[in-house]
Amino acid sequence: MPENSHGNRTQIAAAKLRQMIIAGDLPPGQRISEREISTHLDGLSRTPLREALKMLAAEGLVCISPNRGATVAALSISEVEDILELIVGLEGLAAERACQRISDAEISEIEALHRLMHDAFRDGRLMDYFEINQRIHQEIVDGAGNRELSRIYAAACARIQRYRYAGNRRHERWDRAVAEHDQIVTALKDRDGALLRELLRAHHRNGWRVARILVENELNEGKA
Amino acid sequence: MPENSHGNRTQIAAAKLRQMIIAGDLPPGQRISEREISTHLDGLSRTPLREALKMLAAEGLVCISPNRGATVAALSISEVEDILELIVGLEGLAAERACQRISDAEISEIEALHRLMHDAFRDGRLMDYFEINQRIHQEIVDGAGNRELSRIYAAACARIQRYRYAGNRRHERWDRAVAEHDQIVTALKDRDGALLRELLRAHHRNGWRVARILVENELNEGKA
DNA sequence: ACCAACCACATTGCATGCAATGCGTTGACA
DNA sequence: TGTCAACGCATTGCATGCAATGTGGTTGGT
Repeated sequence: MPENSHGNRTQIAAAKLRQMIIAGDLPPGQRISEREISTHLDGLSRTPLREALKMLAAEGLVCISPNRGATVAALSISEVEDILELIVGLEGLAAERACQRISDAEISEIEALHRLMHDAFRDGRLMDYFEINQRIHQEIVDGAGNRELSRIYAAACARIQRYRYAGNRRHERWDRAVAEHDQIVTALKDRDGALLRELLRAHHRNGWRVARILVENELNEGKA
Repeated sequence: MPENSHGNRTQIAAAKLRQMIIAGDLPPGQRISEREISTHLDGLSRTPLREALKMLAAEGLVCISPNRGATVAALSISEVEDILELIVGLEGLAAERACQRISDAEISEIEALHRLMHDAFRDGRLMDYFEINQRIHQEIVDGAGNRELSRIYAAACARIQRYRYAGNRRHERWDRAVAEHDQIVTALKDRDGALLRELLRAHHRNGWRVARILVENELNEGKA
């Protein structure tokens, strides 16, 4: 039983499309023609595909215009910044709860991820680094023990992931980000919620300062 | 052009179902049979209805089990509390931003709502009171000027609205809540973000302390 | 030469029909 | 009498066909 047979065709289609959008295979603004996409997804019919699109629209990943079809959600700089502000806020809330409630075992798991991230950094495996980095943040949020918070945080991250990582072929700021993560893990181990909160806020602010320029360039190229 | 022809039948069905769930016309755990519900919704076919259900599932308002159909999402006490904690957190984030960014005109609008709420209180119009109350909170959040925050806040409120207001036939705590709202509006006028945040937190905590008992009774009755 | 109305094509929106899955019931056997 | 298996019904899952809407191109007029 392949892992993908998890659930019905609607769920599979939604998962595949979600992944393609998050990874950037389908760029923002890209039209999603029902018939065209259906041929790329095992030739499944339009009905489950439409259901999947409606779900992704509710998640904010695609935009559906009545009688005009679906497109991959294209966010403006300020919309990305709004979502990023939300993410920082959610992480801040989670950080303080996490420092009170997280177990030593969970902290160990995060430390293990942290070491994996260091390895990926040392070996120059950029995509692995990004993925582990994201997982660390998610696990810190999960540490707050609030499933709804975790869900919303994950959904918000998915919406802007492409904007934060897409153009980052070069590892500008990479060493700096790793150093910040060292501090973050230390603050978590010390269970210093207020400090953790501020470190996370600064970490995201610094990261966006770099990514923003790439996104701006990309948007300008799109116009030109 | 009737106001309901806003959008296509999927959107209309979603809006109606959403309203029915939030208002409690469809109680938590209620099975939503596609064919049965379709007859209650102008006899529209199952296809747009299914699309609407998928959207509501993505919003967390309904729960879909593969091959077993949809039910109105039934939340446990702790799930309601998780969402409430999230709401309090989001309001707190919004409160500090709102105190920096909100315009005097928006404050005036909130004050006007506040007076309407007082009127509803004086005249004993409970449902009007609830609705205006909710709108005040939403407008405070909107005052932060972050659309994504506003959207997520609204969605979270929708998920637990029924649990907070459903059983409140009697107006326990009503006068107390109005007094708290007076303080809240004052803090907003003074643009005291930290105070506003704490007032909102206390307001929700006090409100839930009462509503929780009603929800617990309801859940126990359901078992018995 | 430019603009506007019209027509044909492509795409989405929706209804219906059939296949597949789950559930309740009945009947037989231990 | 209790339990398990097989059958039938009801419901969901999906594909397809038709109607409605939007789009682009062409033609006719000014």
